[in-house]
Amino acid sequence: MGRQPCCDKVGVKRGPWTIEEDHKLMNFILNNGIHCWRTVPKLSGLLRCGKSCRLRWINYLRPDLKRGGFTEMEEDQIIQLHSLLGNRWSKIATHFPGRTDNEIKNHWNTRIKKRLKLLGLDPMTKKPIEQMEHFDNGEKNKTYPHPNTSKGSEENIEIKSLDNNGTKDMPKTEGKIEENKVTWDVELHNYENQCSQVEMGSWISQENNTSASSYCSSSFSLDESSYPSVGQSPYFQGDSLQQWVDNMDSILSWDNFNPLEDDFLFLENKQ
DNA sequence: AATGGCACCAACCGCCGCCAC
DNA sequence: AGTGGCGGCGGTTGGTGCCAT
Repeated sequence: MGRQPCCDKVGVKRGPWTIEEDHKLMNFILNNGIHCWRTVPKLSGLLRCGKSCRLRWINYLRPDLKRGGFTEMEEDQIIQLHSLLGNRWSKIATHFPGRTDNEIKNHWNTRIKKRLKLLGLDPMTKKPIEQMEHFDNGEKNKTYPHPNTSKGSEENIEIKSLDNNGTKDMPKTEGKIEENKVTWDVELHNYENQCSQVEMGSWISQENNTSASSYCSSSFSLDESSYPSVGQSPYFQGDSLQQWVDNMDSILSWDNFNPLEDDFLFLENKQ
């Protein structure tokens, strides 16, 4: 028996979201929270499927999203995490509070891939492209230095299990993932150890400096002064990134929604 | 000014895993 | 144990804006 579609596609609106739809969705979640995505469009009066609402919320409307381009430091982190986790974008995104998996995936596909190619590295394996030729000739179990190891010895992370089929990034099934889990966990642990040596407070403040100017960069702009900055936001008042991550659930307390709502009202009046 | 190519990104599609029944 | 529904994920596509010609 085939799967039922996630929604009745007849009468379901598709394509870009309008500000009015955004407003409806935000108001609904603001007042009701998120219980069941399937019921959200019906109850909020949207002609969208639940999945579409979920995606719009996660990728665009969530109040904790960090807008703006990726810094070079973030790109480097993405590259390292990708070498450990492969195309598991949601896992990678958990290391970047305020960034979505979709955003990271898009950035990888449009920018980082090119950047690595320009550096003569294979985007999937992070190995020098010439080395890949040897690799394809049967040296599949050989270990290679991490692509960034030229910067310093402390970044020497062996990438053994990632490329067990040479060119594909990651095994697809959970079973295969389990086979490699131990090695990945070890390597992820190594990476996280390295990350923990970075002063996260300064990292956050650097992020704030580099991205604040383009806090909202998508189809419409919000006045950044009315949007809680990293420094002002209660989400960031803790001492550590981890504390911030732990507080993510408090986002649904909506303490910071009023300014955003004001922006929507402003935009509506402007139209 | 027109247009073709390219880059970027929001959104969709289809599959998978989990969970309730 | 089997089945169906739902949420989540990753791959892909289509629209839009920018830039060079």
